[in-house]
Amino acid sequence: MDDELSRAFAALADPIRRDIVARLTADDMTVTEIASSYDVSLQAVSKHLRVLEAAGLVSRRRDGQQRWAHLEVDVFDLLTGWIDTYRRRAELRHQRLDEILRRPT
Amino acid sequence: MDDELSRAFAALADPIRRDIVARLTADDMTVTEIASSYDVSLQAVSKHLRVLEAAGLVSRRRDGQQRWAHLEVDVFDLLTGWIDTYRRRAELRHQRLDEILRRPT
DNA sequence: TTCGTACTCAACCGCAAGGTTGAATATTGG
DNA sequence: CCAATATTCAACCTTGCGGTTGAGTACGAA
Repeated sequence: MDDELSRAFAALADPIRRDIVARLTADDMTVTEIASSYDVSLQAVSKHLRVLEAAGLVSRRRDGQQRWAHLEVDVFDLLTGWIDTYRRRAELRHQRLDEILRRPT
Repeated sequence: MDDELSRAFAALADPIRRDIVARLTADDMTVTEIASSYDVSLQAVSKHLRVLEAAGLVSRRRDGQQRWAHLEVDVFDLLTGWIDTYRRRAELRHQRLDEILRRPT
């Protein structure tokens, strides 16, 4: 768990963090606002936000006492990029396999 | 870490498991074959394969002494499905925001 | 049946993750 | 300045993960 890709996948492996990401698609939110949705402490949510920030999924901005969390969608491209690369390779392999099987002997 | 989505994200958070998935796009492989690529014990690789199987990313078939691992690409759709849903929402939000900002006052 | 090969099971270890509570640190309002 | 609000820091606990080693199982070859 060192590279950006690992951090991104790991960040989204937690249901609460995925839900936070989902909510942030609607609007930027403060820590307290986010925490009101879950049955965990404010500090736990604060930790989740740090994990999301370290993964590049969230950026944060201070405004007075409040810290607004903002979704950064670029990391989504990193994830889908990795997935699509290997999905494509798997599909190519199957195409080649079909070719061989259909080749008249 | 209970649902399929969490298991899939968590499975891909580990670099060795991602590399195993990458190799399986080329061909089905046995445990020993896979283990030869990494500096960990055969048992550790066996565990990684169980995690990948539990996540639905890999299926396994016994053939004599050997157990072949086979990549299952459907889980990729589950992942990209989730990601694309929320990327789309985030983009829609930005479109609406742009509309408002461009609206003459 | 016996031996080697391929793999899994089981017990253990170190460490990090996700949670808690309590104290500390801004920042704003009165 | 003082008090309340918003958030983080720090210490701690429990659980799960990724790794190990050693023993057990299952199959094939001779």
